[in-house]
Amino acid sequence: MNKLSFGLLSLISTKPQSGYDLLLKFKRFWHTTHSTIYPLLSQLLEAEYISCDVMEQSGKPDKKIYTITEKGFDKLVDWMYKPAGPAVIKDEMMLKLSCIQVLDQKTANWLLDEMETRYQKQLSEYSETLARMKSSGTSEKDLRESEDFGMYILLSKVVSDAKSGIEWCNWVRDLLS
Amino acid sequence: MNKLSFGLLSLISTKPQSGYDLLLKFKRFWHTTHSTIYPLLSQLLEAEYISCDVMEQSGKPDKKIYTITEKGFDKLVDWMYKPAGPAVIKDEMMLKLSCIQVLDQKTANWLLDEMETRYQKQLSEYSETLARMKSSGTSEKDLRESEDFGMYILLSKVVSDAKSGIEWCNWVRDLLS
DNA sequence: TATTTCATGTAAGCCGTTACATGATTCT
DNA sequence: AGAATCATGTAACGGCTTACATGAAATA
Repeated sequence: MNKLSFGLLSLISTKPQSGYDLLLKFKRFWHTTHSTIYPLLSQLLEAEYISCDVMEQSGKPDKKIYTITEKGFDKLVDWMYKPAGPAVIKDEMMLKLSCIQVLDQKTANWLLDEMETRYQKQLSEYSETLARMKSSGTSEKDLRESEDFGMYILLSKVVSDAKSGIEWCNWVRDLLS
Repeated sequence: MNKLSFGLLSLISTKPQSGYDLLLKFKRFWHTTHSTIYPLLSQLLEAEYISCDVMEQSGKPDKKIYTITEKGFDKLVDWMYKPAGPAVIKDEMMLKLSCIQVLDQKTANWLLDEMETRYQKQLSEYSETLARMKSSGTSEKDLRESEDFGMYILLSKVVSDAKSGIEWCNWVRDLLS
C-alpha cells in the first residue's frame, strides 16, 4: 500500500469508477500513468479493499468498474489520521531558473515565457472543467454535497496555483527589465 | 545526466559550493536527499563538468567545494533550450482531500488544519531567509545582480505558494461550514 | 491518413528512498 | 543527556518510467 493506493481508495470511495476514469482525474493533481494505476487496482482487488464489476462494451475493451468495500473504507479512514508526508515537488523549470542571473536576458525571458505558457495551458484546460462543475450544481451548496466536491476543490487549487504562477512570471520579468 | 544533475550544474554555476550547501538550497524547491546528490556530484566530476577543491576543516569532514568548468557550462546552456518536462507534483494531502465529501466534518477540518500548519511552517521557515536576502542586498537592483538572485526568486515563489495555500484552506473551510 | 480518445495490461531497467555508517560540535 | 547541525559516503530494495502490446472509433 503506497500513497497512490490510498489515493485510489479515496477517489473510489466517492463513486464507483474504472481505472481509466481514475487516471484522468488523478492526472490533474498527482503525477502518474496508467502503468502504475492498473497493477495497484489489481492489488487492491486481491486485498478485497475494492470489488469489481465488468461492464461489457462493443468495440472497446470491457470496462472494469471498481467499488470500495467496507474493509477498504476502514483502511481509508485509518490512513486519514496518519500524518501525511511532505509534498513532493520536482519542477525542472525551477532548476533552470535557479541560475537565471548567469543567463543572458534573451534566454532568461525565453524560460519565463515557457513557464508562463505551461501555466496558461493548465489554466485553460482546467478552468473549463471547473466552470462546468459550477454550472451543473446550481449553488455551491449543491456542489458541497455532490460526489464531485473533492474534485471541485482540488481543481480550484490547481487553477489558483496556475494563476499565481503566471503572476510570478510577470513579477520576475519586471525585475529583470 | 538526469534532471537533478543539470540542477546541480545550474546552482554551481552561480557560485562554487559543497554538496551540503547544494542540498540545503535544493530542499527549498526540489524534493531530494543527500544520498541522491553525492553520487551525482561524483559523476559530474568524472565527466569534468565540475572541478573539486578540498577545504580541510578541523573536527568536521573535509568540505568539497565544486566549481563549474567550461565544458559544464556548455552542457548547462544546451539544457536550457531543451523543453522542460512537466512539473512532478505528488502531495499526499491532496489525495486525502479528494474524498472530503465522504468524511465527517471533524475529520475534514482536521485535514485542513494539518494542511494549513504545513504551509505555515514553510512560510515561517522561508520568509525569514527571504527577508535576510532583501535586507543584505540594499535594493532589488543589487539583488538582481547578486549570486543569490535565482534563490531569491525561487524562495519568493515558495513563499507566495504557501500564502495562497493557506488562503485556499480557509476558502475550503468556509465552504464546509 | 494520422493522431487522439477510450481501455486495459505486462516487463525491463533506471532512479530514488531508506537505512547503514561515522563523528565532532552545538543547542535544548 | 539527547537531538540537531555539519559533512560525506555506500547499498539494497522498491517504485516508477518507458516501452511494448492491442484495437476500434472518432476527430483533424
